[in-house]
Amino acid sequence: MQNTLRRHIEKVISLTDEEFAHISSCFQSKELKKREYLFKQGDDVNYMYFVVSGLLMLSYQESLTKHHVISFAWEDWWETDQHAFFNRKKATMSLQCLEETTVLCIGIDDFNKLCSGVQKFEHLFFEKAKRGYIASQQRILSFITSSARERYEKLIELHPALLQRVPKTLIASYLGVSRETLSRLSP
Amino acid sequence: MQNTLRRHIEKVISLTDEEFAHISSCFQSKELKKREYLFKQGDDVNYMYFVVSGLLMLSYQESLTKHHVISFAWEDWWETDQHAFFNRKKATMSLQCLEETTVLCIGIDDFNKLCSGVQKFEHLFFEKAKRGYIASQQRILSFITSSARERYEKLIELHPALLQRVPKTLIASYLGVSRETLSRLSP
DNA sequence: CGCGCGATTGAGTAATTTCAAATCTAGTGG
DNA sequence: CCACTAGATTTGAAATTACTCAATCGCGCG
Repeated sequence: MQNTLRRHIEKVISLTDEEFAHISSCFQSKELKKREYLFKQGDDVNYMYFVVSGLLMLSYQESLTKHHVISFAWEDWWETDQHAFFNRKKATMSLQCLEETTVLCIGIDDFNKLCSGVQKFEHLFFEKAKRGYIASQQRILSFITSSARERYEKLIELHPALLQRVPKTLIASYLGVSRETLSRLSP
Repeated sequence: MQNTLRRHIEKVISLTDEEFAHISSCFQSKELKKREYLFKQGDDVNYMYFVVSGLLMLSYQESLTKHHVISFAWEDWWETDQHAFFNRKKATMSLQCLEETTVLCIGIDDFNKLCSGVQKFEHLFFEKAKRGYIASQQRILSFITSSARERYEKLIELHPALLQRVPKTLIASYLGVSRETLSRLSP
Protein backbone atom coordinates (compact mmCIF):
# COMPACT_ATOMS: atom_id res chain seq x y z
CA MET A 1 0.00 0.00 0.00
CA GLN A 2 2.82 2.34 0.93
CA ASN A 3 4.47 0.88 -2.14
CA THR A 4 1.72 2.32 -4.27
CA LEU A 5 2.55 5.70 -2.80
CA ARG A 6 6.25 5.27 -3.42
CA ARG A 7 5.71 4.21 -7.02
CA HIS A 8 3.44 7.20 -7.46
CA ILE A 9 5.94 9.68 -6.04
CA GLU A 10 8.86 8.25 -7.94
CA LYS A 11 7.12 8.91 -11.21
CA VAL A 12 8.05 12.54 -10.56
CA ILE A 13 11.00 12.52 -8.17
CA SER A 14 13.33 9.81 -6.90
CA LEU A 15 13.77 9.16 -3.20
CA THR A 16 16.23 7.43 -0.92
CA ASP A 17 14.86 4.80 1.46
CA GLU A 18 15.29 7.20 4.36
CA GLU A 19 13.46 9.97 2.62
CA PHE A 20 10.60 7.69 1.76
CA ALA A 21 10.45 6.33 5.30
CA HIS A 22 10.22 9.87 6.59
CA ILE A 23 7.47 10.77 4.15
CA SER A 24 5.65 7.53 4.69
CA SER A 25 5.54 8.02 8.46
CA CYS A 26 3.35 11.09 7.96
CA PHE A 27 0.59 9.12 6.27
CA GLN A 28 -1.99 6.86 7.78
CA SER A 29 -4.19 4.52 5.84
CA LYS A 30 -7.94 4.30 6.00
CA GLU A 31 -10.42 1.78 4.58
CA LEU A 32 -13.85 2.98 3.55
CA LYS A 33 -17.03 1.37 2.42
CA LYS A 34 -19.13 2.43 -0.53
CA ARG A 35 -21.18 5.54 0.26
CA GLU A 36 -19.02 6.58 3.23
CA TYR A 37 -17.95 10.19 3.46
CA LEU A 38 -14.41 11.40 4.08
CA PHE A 39 -15.89 14.79 4.84
CA LYS A 40 -19.11 16.65 4.17
CA GLN A 41 -19.83 20.26 3.33
CA GLY A 42 -19.35 22.26 6.50
CA ASP A 43 -16.92 19.83 8.14
CA ASP A 44 -13.32 20.54 8.95
CA VAL A 45 -11.02 19.09 6.32
CA ASN A 46 -8.24 17.48 8.26
CA TYR A 47 -6.57 15.53 5.51
CA MET A 48 -5.46 15.36 1.96
CA TYR A 49 -6.12 11.91 0.52
CA PHE A 50 -4.16 9.71 -1.81
CA VAL A 51 -6.33 7.02 -3.40
CA VAL A 52 -4.62 3.63 -3.25
CA SER A 53 -7.62 1.76 -4.61
CA GLY A 54 -11.25 2.55 -5.19
CA LEU A 55 -13.06 5.65 -6.32
CA LEU A 56 -14.03 8.97 -4.73
CA MET A 57 -16.34 11.75 -5.79
CA LEU A 58 -15.92 15.41 -4.90
CA SER A 59 -19.29 17.13 -5.03
CA TYR A 60 -21.08 20.32 -4.17
CA GLN A 61 -24.57 20.45 -2.74
CA GLU A 62 -26.39 23.55 -3.92
CA SER A 63 -29.74 22.79 -2.32
CA LEU A 64 -31.58 19.85 -0.79
CA THR A 65 -32.24 18.34 -4.19
CA LYS A 66 -29.35 19.67 -6.28
CA HIS A 67 -25.94 18.03 -6.17
CA HIS A 68 -23.10 18.65 -8.58
CA VAL A 69 -20.07 16.49 -9.24
CA ILE A 70 -16.87 18.50 -9.32
CA SER A 71 -14.51 15.61 -9.92
CA PHE A 72 -13.80 11.93 -9.57
CA ALA A 73 -10.62 10.59 -8.00
CA TRP A 74 -9.41 7.07 -8.55
CA GLU A 75 -6.26 5.04 -8.05
CA ASP A 76 -3.12 7.17 -7.97
CA TRP A 77 -4.90 10.49 -7.50
CA TRP A 78 -4.87 13.06 -4.72
CA GLU A 79 -8.06 14.62 -3.59
CA THR A 80 -9.39 16.97 -0.95
CA ASP A 81 -11.19 20.29 -0.65
CA GLN A 82 -8.04 22.23 -1.35
CA HIS A 83 -9.16 25.59 -0.13
CA ALA A 84 -10.48 24.17 3.12
CA PHE A 85 -7.48 21.92 3.68
CA PHE A 86 -4.76 24.46 3.04
CA ASN A 87 -6.46 27.35 4.81
CA ARG A 88 -8.07 25.42 7.67
CA LYS A 89 -11.56 26.45 6.59
CA LYS A 90 -14.80 24.49 6.59
CA ALA A 91 -15.44 22.32 3.55
CA THR A 92 -17.50 23.85 0.77
CA MET A 93 -17.77 20.45 -0.88
CA SER A 94 -18.11 16.81 0.13
CA LEU A 95 -15.85 13.86 -0.57
CA GLN A 96 -17.58 10.51 -0.80
CA CYS A 97 -16.73 6.93 -1.73
CA LEU A 98 -18.37 5.46 -4.80
CA GLU A 99 -16.68 2.11 -4.21
CA GLU A 100 -14.93 0.37 -1.37
CA THR A 101 -11.81 2.52 -1.14
CA THR A 102 -8.39 2.59 0.48
CA VAL A 103 -6.74 5.96 1.00
CA LEU A 104 -3.57 7.32 2.59
CA CYS A 105 -4.17 10.50 4.57
CA ILE A 106 -1.86 13.34 5.51
CA GLY A 107 -2.75 16.25 7.79
CA ILE A 108 -1.90 19.85 7.01
CA ASP A 109 0.79 20.15 9.70
CA ASP A 110 2.60 17.07 8.48
CA PHE A 111 2.15 18.26 4.95
CA ASN A 112 3.73 21.62 5.65
CA LYS A 113 6.51 20.02 7.65
CA LEU A 114 7.34 17.74 4.76
CA CYS A 115 7.22 20.61 2.30
CA SER A 116 9.73 22.68 4.23
CA GLY A 117 11.86 19.70 5.30
CA VAL A 118 12.07 17.78 2.06
CA GLN A 119 12.32 20.11 -0.90
CA LYS A 120 11.58 17.25 -3.28
CA PHE A 121 8.23 16.80 -1.57
CA GLU A 122 7.17 20.37 -2.20
CA HIS A 123 8.43 19.98 -5.73
CA LEU A 124 6.18 16.96 -6.20
CA PHE A 125 3.12 18.92 -5.16
CA PHE A 126 4.11 21.87 -7.25
CA GLU A 127 4.09 19.46 -10.19
CA LYS A 128 0.71 18.11 -9.13
CA ALA A 129 -0.73 21.58 -8.73
CA LYS A 130 0.57 22.65 -12.13
CA ARG A 131 -0.94 19.63 -13.81
CA GLY A 132 -4.19 20.04 -11.96
CA TYR A 133 -4.36 23.66 -13.01
CA ILE A 134 -3.65 22.83 -16.64
CA ALA A 135 -6.26 20.08 -16.61
CA SER A 136 -8.82 22.44 -15.08
CA GLN A 137 -8.11 24.99 -17.77
CA GLN A 138 -8.72 22.35 -20.40
CA ARG A 139 -12.00 21.48 -18.77
CA ILE A 140 -13.03 25.14 -18.70
CA LEU A 141 -12.15 25.36 -22.35
CA SER A 142 -14.36 22.38 -23.06
CA PHE A 143 -17.28 24.15 -21.40
CA ILE A 144 -16.68 27.26 -23.49
CA THR A 145 -16.11 25.56 -26.81
CA SER A 146 -17.99 22.28 -26.79
CA SER A 147 -21.55 21.03 -26.75
CA ALA A 148 -22.77 18.50 -24.21
CA ARG A 149 -22.34 15.73 -26.78
CA GLU A 150 -18.76 16.73 -27.54
CA ARG A 151 -17.89 16.93 -23.85
CA TYR A 152 -19.38 13.48 -23.36
CA GLU A 153 -17.48 12.01 -26.28
CA LYS A 154 -14.24 13.52 -25.06
CA LEU A 155 -14.82 11.99 -21.64
CA ILE A 156 -15.44 8.55 -23.12
CA GLU A 157 -12.26 8.89 -25.11
CA LEU A 158 -10.19 10.10 -22.16
CA HIS A 159 -11.57 7.87 -19.40
CA PRO A 160 -13.46 4.95 -20.90
CA ALA A 161 -13.19 2.91 -17.71
CA LEU A 162 -14.96 5.56 -15.67
CA LEU A 163 -18.21 4.93 -17.52
CA GLN A 164 -18.23 1.36 -16.22
CA ARG A 165 -17.66 2.39 -12.62
CA VAL A 166 -19.99 5.34 -12.18
CA PRO A 167 -23.76 5.75 -12.65
CA LYS A 168 -24.67 7.93 -15.61
CA THR A 169 -26.47 10.34 -13.34
CA LEU A 170 -23.12 11.31 -11.86
CA ILE A 171 -21.42 11.47 -15.24
CA ALA A 172 -24.16 13.85 -16.36
CA SER A 173 -23.60 16.02 -13.32
CA TYR A 174 -19.85 16.06 -13.94
CA LEU A 175 -20.46 17.18 -17.52
CA GLY A 176 -22.91 19.84 -16.42
CA VAL A 177 -26.01 18.44 -18.13
CA SER A 178 -29.18 16.82 -16.87
CA ARG A 179 -29.27 13.03 -16.74
CA GLU A 180 -32.10 13.02 -19.28
CA THR A 181 -30.03 14.95 -21.78
CA LEU A 182 -27.09 12.64 -21.32
CA SER A 183 -29.34 9.68 -21.87
CA ARG A 184 -30.46 11.13 -25.18
CA LEU A 185 -26.89 11.68 -26.40
CA SER A 186 -25.88 8.06 -26.96
CA PRO A 187 -27.76 7.38 -30.22
CA MET B 1 8.69 48.18 -11.78
CA GLN B 2 10.86 45.63 -10.08
CA ASN B 3 9.35 47.07 -6.94
CA THR B 4 5.94 45.92 -8.10
CA LEU B 5 7.37 42.44 -8.38
CA ARG B 6 8.92 42.60 -4.95
CA ARG B 7 5.72 43.82 -3.36
CA HIS B 8 3.88 41.04 -5.14
CA ILE B 9 6.24 38.33 -3.96
CA GLU B 10 6.38 39.60 -0.42
CA LYS B 11 2.65 39.18 -0.08
CA VAL B 12 3.44 35.49 0.17
CA ILE B 13 7.04 35.17 1.30
CA SER B 14 9.58 37.62 2.65
CA LEU B 15 12.96 38.11 1.00
CA THR B 16 16.34 39.52 1.88
CA ASP B 17 17.75 42.15 -0.46
CA GLU B 18 20.22 39.63 -1.83
CA GLU B 19 17.55 37.08 -2.50
CA PHE B 20 15.45 39.62 -4.30
CA ALA B 21 18.42 40.86 -6.32
CA HIS B 22 19.08 37.30 -7.39
CA ILE B 23 15.48 36.72 -8.37
CA SER B 24 15.17 40.08 -10.02
CA SER B 25 18.21 39.46 -12.22
CA CYS B 26 16.37 36.59 -13.90
CA PHE B 27 13.59 38.84 -15.18
CA GLN B 28 13.59 41.25 -18.06
CA SER B 29 10.94 43.83 -18.71
CA LYS B 30 9.03 44.35 -21.92
CA GLU B 31 6.67 47.11 -23.07
CA LEU B 32 3.85 46.23 -25.41
CA LYS B 33 1.27 48.11 -27.39
CA LYS B 34 -2.41 47.35 -27.53
CA ARG B 35 -3.11 44.38 -29.83
CA GLU B 36 0.48 43.07 -29.71
CA TYR B 37 0.97 39.36 -29.11
CA LEU B 38 3.36 37.86 -26.58
CA PHE B 39 2.92 34.56 -28.38
CA LYS B 40 0.47 32.99 -30.78
CA GLN B 41 -0.91 29.50 -31.08
CA GLY B 42 1.85 27.34 -32.54
CA ASP B 43 4.73 29.51 -31.30
CA ASP B 44 7.33 28.48 -28.79
CA VAL B 45 6.50 29.84 -25.35
CA ASN B 46 9.77 31.15 -24.03
CA TYR B 47 8.54 33.06 -21.03
CA MET B 48 6.20 33.27 -18.13
CA TYR B 49 4.90 36.82 -17.72
CA PHE B 50 4.20 38.96 -14.72
CA VAL B 51 1.90 41.86 -15.51
CA VAL B 52 3.20 45.09 -14.00
CA SER B 53 0.55 47.25 -15.67
CA GLY B 54 -1.97 46.77 -18.42
CA LEU B 55 -4.13 43.86 -19.45
CA LEU B 56 -3.60 40.59 -21.28
CA MET B 57 -5.95 38.04 -22.75
CA LEU B 58 -5.26 34.33 -23.06
CA SER B 59 -7.34 32.88 -25.87
CA TYR B 60 -7.84 29.82 -27.98
CA GLN B 61 -8.60 29.92 -31.68
CA GLU B 62 -10.82 27.02 -32.69
CA SER B 63 -11.26 27.98 -36.34
CA LEU B 64 -10.76 30.98 -38.57
CA THR B 65 -13.82 32.69 -37.17
CA LYS B 66 -14.09 31.21 -33.68
CA HIS B 67 -12.00 32.56 -30.83
CA HIS B 68 -12.49 31.80 -27.16
CA VAL B 69 -11.22 33.75 -24.17
CA ILE B 70 -9.68 31.48 -21.55
CA SER B 71 -8.68 34.20 -19.12
CA PHE B 72 -7.73 37.79 -18.55
CA ALA B 73 -4.57 38.82 -16.73
CA TRP B 74 -4.10 42.24 -15.24
CA GLU B 75 -1.80 43.99 -12.79
CA ASP B 76 -0.17 41.62 -10.33
CA TRP B 77 -1.00 38.44 -12.23
CA TRP B 78 1.15 35.77 -13.83
CA GLU B 79 0.21 34.42 -17.19
CA THR B 80 1.51 32.09 -19.87
CA ASP B 81 0.52 28.93 -21.69
CA GLN B 82 1.53 26.77 -18.77
CA HIS B 83 1.68 23.47 -20.52
CA ALA B 84 3.75 24.85 -23.35
CA PHE B 85 6.03 26.84 -21.07
CA PHE B 86 6.80 24.12 -18.56
CA ASN B 87 7.12 21.31 -21.07
CA ARG B 88 8.76 23.26 -23.90
CA LYS B 89 5.88 22.54 -26.27
CA LYS B 90 4.25 24.75 -28.87
CA ALA B 91 1.54 27.08 -27.65
CA THR B 92 -2.02 25.82 -27.89
CA MET B 93 -3.29 29.29 -27.06
CA SER B 94 -2.37 32.91 -27.73
CA LEU B 95 -1.48 35.71 -25.33
CA GLN B 96 -2.38 39.19 -26.48
CA CYS B 97 -2.42 42.72 -25.09
CA LEU B 98 -5.76 44.43 -24.71
CA GLU B 99 -4.10 47.61 -23.46
CA GLU B 100 -0.64 49.09 -23.48
CA THR B 101 1.09 46.70 -21.11
CA THR B 102 4.32 46.28 -19.17
CA VAL B 103 5.41 42.78 -18.23
CA LEU B 104 8.36 41.13 -16.55
CA CYS B 105 9.45 37.91 -18.27
CA ILE B 106 11.28 34.87 -17.01
CA GLY B 107 12.48 31.95 -19.13
CA ILE B 108 12.02 28.33 -18.16
CA ASP B 109 15.71 27.70 -17.42
CA ASP B 110 15.94 30.68 -15.10
CA PHE B 111 12.66 29.67 -13.57
CA ASN B 112 13.84 26.15 -12.82
CA LYS B 113 17.16 27.44 -11.53
CA LEU B 114 15.40 29.76 -9.13
CA CYS B 115 13.08 27.00 -8.01
CA SER B 116 15.89 24.67 -7.07
CA GLY B 117 18.18 27.41 -5.76
CA VAL B 118 15.75 29.44 -3.70
CA GLN B 119 13.25 27.22 -1.94
CA LYS B 120 11.07 30.22 -1.14
CA PHE B 121 10.69 30.87 -4.84
CA GLU B 122 9.32 27.44 -5.54
CA HIS B 123 7.10 27.86 -2.52
CA LEU B 124 5.71 31.08 -3.99
CA PHE B 125 4.76 29.32 -7.20
CA PHE B 126 3.33 26.40 -5.36
CA GLU B 127 1.05 28.90 -3.66
CA LYS B 128 0.19 30.49 -6.99
CA ALA B 129 -0.53 27.11 -8.56
CA LYS B 130 -2.74 26.09 -5.64
CA ARG B 131 -4.73 29.29 -5.85
CA GLY B 132 -5.01 29.07 -9.61
CA TYR B 133 -6.24 25.51 -9.31
CA ILE B 134 -8.82 26.43 -6.69
CA ALA B 135 -10.01 29.38 -8.76
CA SER B 136 -10.32 27.16 -11.83
CA GLN B 137 -12.35 24.68 -9.86
CA GLN B 138 -14.69 27.48 -8.82
CA ARG B 139 -15.07 28.54 -12.41
CA ILE B 140 -15.84 24.96 -13.46
CA LEU B 141 -18.43 24.82 -10.70
CA SER B 142 -20.00 27.99 -12.05
CA PHE B 143 -20.36 26.36 -15.46
CA ILE B 144 -21.99 23.30 -13.93
CA THR B 145 -24.31 25.08 -11.54
CA SER B 146 -25.08 28.48 -13.03
CA SER B 147 -26.90 29.93 -15.98
CA ALA B 148 -25.29 32.47 -18.28
CA ARG B 149 -27.00 35.28 -16.39
CA GLU B 150 -25.75 34.05 -13.02
CA ARG B 151 -22.21 33.67 -14.32
CA TYR B 152 -22.37 37.20 -15.69
CA GLU B 153 -23.66 38.61 -12.43
CA LYS B 154 -20.97 36.83 -10.48
CA LEU B 155 -18.33 38.28 -12.78
CA ILE B 156 -19.68 41.80 -12.31
CA GLU B 157 -19.61 41.28 -8.57
CA LEU B 158 -16.09 39.83 -8.54
CA HIS B 159 -14.40 42.05 -11.11
CA PRO B 160 -16.46 45.16 -11.72
CA ALA B 161 -13.49 47.04 -13.16
CA LEU B 162 -12.98 44.48 -15.89
CA LEU B 163 -16.25 45.44 -17.54
CA GLN B 164 -14.90 48.94 -18.10
CA ARG B 165 -11.67 47.74 -19.67
CA VAL B 166 -12.81 44.97 -22.00
CA PRO B 167 -15.31 44.90 -24.89
CA LYS B 168 -18.42 42.90 -24.10
CA THR B 169 -17.70 40.54 -26.96
CA LEU B 170 -14.69 39.26 -25.05
CA ILE B 171 -16.59 39.08 -21.77
CA ALA B 172 -19.20 36.97 -23.55
CA SER B 173 -16.52 34.65 -24.86
CA TYR B 174 -14.99 34.34 -21.40
CA LEU B 175 -18.38 33.40 -19.99
CA GLY B 176 -18.99 30.90 -22.77
CA VAL B 177 -22.00 32.60 -24.36
CA SER B 178 -22.56 34.46 -27.62
CA ARG B 179 -22.26 38.24 -27.55
CA GLU B 180 -25.94 38.52 -28.50
CA THR B 181 -26.99 36.45 -25.54
CA LEU B 182 -24.86 38.53 -23.20
CA SER B 183 -26.37 41.67 -24.59
CA ARG B 184 -29.85 40.38 -23.76
CA LEU B 185 -28.94 39.59 -20.17
CA SER B 186 -28.64 43.12 -18.82
CA PRO B 187 -32.35 44.01 -18.57
C1' DC C 1 -19.62 64.13 -42.66
C1' DG C 2 -19.21 59.41 -42.98
C1' DC C 3 -16.63 55.22 -41.90
C1' DG C 4 -16.05 51.37 -38.82
C1' DC C 5 -16.46 48.98 -34.65
C1' DG C 6 -18.98 47.53 -30.87
C1' DA C 7 -23.48 46.84 -29.03
C1' DT C 8 -28.28 45.90 -29.55
C1' DT C 9 -32.62 44.03 -31.48
C1' DG C 10 -35.56 40.80 -34.13
C1' DA C 11 -36.93 36.36 -35.88
C1' DG C 12 -36.43 31.71 -36.56
C1' DT C 13 -33.99 27.47 -35.12
C1' DA C 14 -31.49 24.28 -32.28
C1' DA C 15 -30.14 22.53 -27.88
C1' DT C 16 -31.26 21.64 -23.29
C1' DT C 17 -34.26 21.58 -19.28
C1' DT C 18 -38.14 20.22 -16.61
C1' DC C 19 -41.66 17.28 -15.08
C1' DA C 20 -43.95 13.02 -15.48
C1' DA C 21 -44.23 8.35 -16.49
C1' DA C 22 -42.51 4.00 -18.02
C1' DT C 23 -38.87 0.61 -18.08
C1' DC C 24 -34.97 -1.81 -16.62
C1' DT C 25 -31.67 -3.95 -13.23
C1' DA C 26 -29.20 -5.53 -9.32
C1' DG C 27 -29.42 -6.83 -4.71
C1' DT C 28 -32.27 -8.65 -0.69
C1' DG C 29 -35.14 -11.40 2.08
C1' DG C 30 -38.29 -15.18 2.02
C1' DC D 1 -34.70 -19.72 -6.84
C1' DC D 2 -38.25 -16.13 -7.00
C1' DA D 3 -40.60 -11.95 -5.92
C1' DC D 4 -39.90 -7.37 -4.56
C1' DT D 5 -38.00 -2.92 -4.10
C1' DA D 6 -34.87 0.93 -4.66
C1' DG D 7 -32.07 2.96 -7.72
C1' DA D 8 -30.78 3.86 -12.41
C1' DT D 9 -32.06 4.71 -17.11
C1' DT D 10 -34.93 5.83 -20.76
C1' DT D 11 -38.72 8.15 -23.18
C1' DG D 12 -42.24 11.71 -24.14
C1' DA D 13 -43.90 16.38 -24.48
C1' DA D 14 -43.87 21.14 -23.41
C1' DA D 15 -41.28 25.06 -21.94
C1' DT D 16 -37.08 27.53 -21.66
C1' DT D 17 -32.68 29.05 -22.92
C1' DA D 18 -29.26 30.09 -26.04
C1' DC D 19 -27.60 30.25 -30.79
C1' DT D 20 -27.35 31.97 -35.56
C1' DC D 21 -28.01 35.19 -39.05
C1' DA D 22 -29.39 39.59 -40.41
C1' DA D 23 -30.38 44.24 -39.72
C1' DT D 24 -30.01 48.37 -37.09
C1' DC D 25 -28.24 51.61 -33.78
C1' DG D 26 -24.69 54.71 -31.52
C1' DC D 27 -20.59 56.81 -31.20
C1' DG D 28 -15.70 58.15 -31.59
C1' DC D 29 -12.38 59.55 -34.86
C1' DG D 30 -10.20 60.88 -39.05
